[in-house]
Amino acid sequence: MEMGYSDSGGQLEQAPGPGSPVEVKPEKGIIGNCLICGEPSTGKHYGIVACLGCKTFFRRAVVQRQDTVCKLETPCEPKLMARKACRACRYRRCLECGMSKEALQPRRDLIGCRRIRNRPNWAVPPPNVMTEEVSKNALLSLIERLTSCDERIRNKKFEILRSKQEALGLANAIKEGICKPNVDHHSKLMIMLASDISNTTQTDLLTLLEWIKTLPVFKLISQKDKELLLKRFAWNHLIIECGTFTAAANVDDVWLISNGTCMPRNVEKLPEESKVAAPLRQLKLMPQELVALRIIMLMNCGGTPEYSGLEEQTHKVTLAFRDKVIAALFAHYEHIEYPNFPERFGSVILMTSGITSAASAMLESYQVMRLFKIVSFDLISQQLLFNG
Amino acid sequence: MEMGYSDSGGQLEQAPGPGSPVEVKPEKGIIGNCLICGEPSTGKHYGIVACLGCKTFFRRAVVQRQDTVCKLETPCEPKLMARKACRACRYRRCLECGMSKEALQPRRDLIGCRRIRNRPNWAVPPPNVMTEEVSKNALLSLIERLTSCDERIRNKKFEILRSKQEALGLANAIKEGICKPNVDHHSKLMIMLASDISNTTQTDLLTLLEWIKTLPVFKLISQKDKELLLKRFAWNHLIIECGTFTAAANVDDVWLISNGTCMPRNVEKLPEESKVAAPLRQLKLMPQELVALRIIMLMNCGGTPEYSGLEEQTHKVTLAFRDKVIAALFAHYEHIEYPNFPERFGSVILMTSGITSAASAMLESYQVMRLFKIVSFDLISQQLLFNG
DNA sequence: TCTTTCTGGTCAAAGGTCGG
DNA sequence: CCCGACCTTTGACCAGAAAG
Repeated sequence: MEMGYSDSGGQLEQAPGPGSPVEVKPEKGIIGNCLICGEPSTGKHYGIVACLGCKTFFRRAVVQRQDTVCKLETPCEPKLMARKACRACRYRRCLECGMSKEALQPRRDLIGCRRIRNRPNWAVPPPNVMTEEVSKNALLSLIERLTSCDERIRNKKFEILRSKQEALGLANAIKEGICKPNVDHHSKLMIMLASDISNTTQTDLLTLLEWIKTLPVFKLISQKDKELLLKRFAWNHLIIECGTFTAAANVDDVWLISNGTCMPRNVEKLPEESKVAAPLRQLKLMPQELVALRIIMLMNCGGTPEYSGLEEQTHKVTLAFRDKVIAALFAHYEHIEYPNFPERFGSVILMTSGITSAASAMLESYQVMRLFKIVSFDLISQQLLFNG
Repeated sequence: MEMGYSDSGGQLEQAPGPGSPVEVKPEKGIIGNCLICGEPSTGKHYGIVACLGCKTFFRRAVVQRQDTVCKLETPCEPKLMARKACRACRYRRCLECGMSKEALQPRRDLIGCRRIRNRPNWAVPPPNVMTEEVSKNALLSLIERLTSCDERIRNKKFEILRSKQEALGLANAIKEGICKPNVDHHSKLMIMLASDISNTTQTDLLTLLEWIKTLPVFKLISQKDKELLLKRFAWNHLIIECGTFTAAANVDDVWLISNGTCMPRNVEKLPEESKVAAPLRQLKLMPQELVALRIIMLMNCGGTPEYSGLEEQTHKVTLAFRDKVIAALFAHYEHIEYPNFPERFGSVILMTSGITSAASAMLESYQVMRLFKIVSFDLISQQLLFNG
């Protein structure tokens, strides 16, 4: 905010006009931008980098619990304008960004509430609650860790791809119709896409390899089973990546691959896989859901070891991890007080079937392109995708 | 905000009326005179010392800018009587005195602060424990009702089929190897199965029709959409029915159809659809989960009406019912204190993808049998399964 | 002990409300 | 309608407590 008149009461206070020199901020102490609303922030509050406004807002919201539900039918979108959203949604965003209620202390001026060294006695937890609290926290930090890994790697991927093209710029161009598929330059588009497809596919797969290395369970799995799981997941990975990218670009009726080019398989009919983008866009998967969905699909290896073709050990370990991630996602839902999260979770999981069928459609169309030498794939793609 | 009246409404400590004994008050809080109109002021507003009236006037003038020009030939003289001047001139005086438009903040949310007219009972009738309890019970009875309907109809189906064969008896026979498929009587088996397949398929589909009639939402859906949903679900229905039956029979390595005969598509390789039985057996779906799974798959119609091909109304209604059933299943889990039910629910939902792919495999193999006239299907099967 | 970092509290000054 | 007294909400600043 650009006020701050309060202190200046004594001084001459030269009414800060439009072009006032006062706003020359030497950014004293600014350590970054508020995760919640984007304003400059001078420090961390309740666990995350946040501005003073969001800090105070959060404290008040927790202390005097009120307005817990948004009164709009379509909840406000606090992501870009947290400070203008309604209180319920702003509070929800605080939680989503990771502010922790546990960091709130009881009233300061009550005697006996001081922390003794290293031991917050203001949260003297009964032993049973303690363990439950601990496991909740462990789950929360698990999902946070997984999410940040996933985002870090994905950002890196876009960094790599940007060296070739400005992804969003091209996406916008498409939106404005420059690249809109039509009969006239259909074949031209395909030629243009040939290199794009093999390029982004390779980048996506390398990203996949890098990502699974960050999953601790994968260290417990034999090389053979690793390959099996990877091959099983690779197409789904491509669909999820392209799907979220397409959904984020918010364009209709085209299917974007990660560098922003569009891929119409034919003119009159959109490819099957573009259908998955609509649910993705509508659900607006939060990062935690996205990573959970990916892990669930990667680790979903049927009912029994015999049928999944995996070793007993692998089977047990992956299923256990999958269950843990599901539990972690639920802990996250509860933490951010997401309303009706069972239904939400159901919708998220149900995306798997759409993704699977989109993946087979993609396999089919890529297979054709490969056989007819329209696109040539590198070694890693051959191995992971075409059973090469 | 709907609270905060307590202090003002409780004791009317302020509002000193004209005849109040404290009329000569030193006016606590008065810090000077309004620069604009000369009235006493309690603080600074928009950069200058101003009274409440000028403050609110200025905000409104900026927000809804109107009356920007004075209608008098000789402009009013707002210096001495700002409050009596026309709006244009009063606004001009505000600016001349140094009020700054930049001090205006973006609109706050209207929703969170709106009060209904006439000062509602600020003990807002809350969603208290009672209603929550009621809705829990409503959900529990919903899932119970659905479950018993489902079971009743399925029992009836077996009753019908028993008139032909003793289903479980034959299943046992298979377990003991009498009917185990091998090369020698492969063709004999197929011939035997031809009538079985068409027969049980028909029975299963009639059962399906009877079942969906028990779902109240289906009354709200147009005939066209009903057919669409049914056709979409029919194969999945067959898989679920056969799958649970096979799983219950607890035999390995065969795929049973509902009358207890086994259906090996070829000898050396088991049909794709038999893979779904293993997860079903391992999960041991409880009846509530089974019916919830069926409804979820029946009502799962993608993200948007455009993509699902359904009418807007249908789309909304089915999704709402699906969500309600999910909530009901969760209520059931909580009711029976099932441990780790989120993971359990995840596993149940994840069966959808196995069922879907088994369904396409089944479609393929039945299609072959139909084309080569190995099996002839009745009218209803033709319509629901083969787009006839 | 001194500094850093984060806590809760404060209050001037925003915005909204609803009889007049 | 507009006006403005009155109310709630906001956030920059402050002092104090833990941690280093």
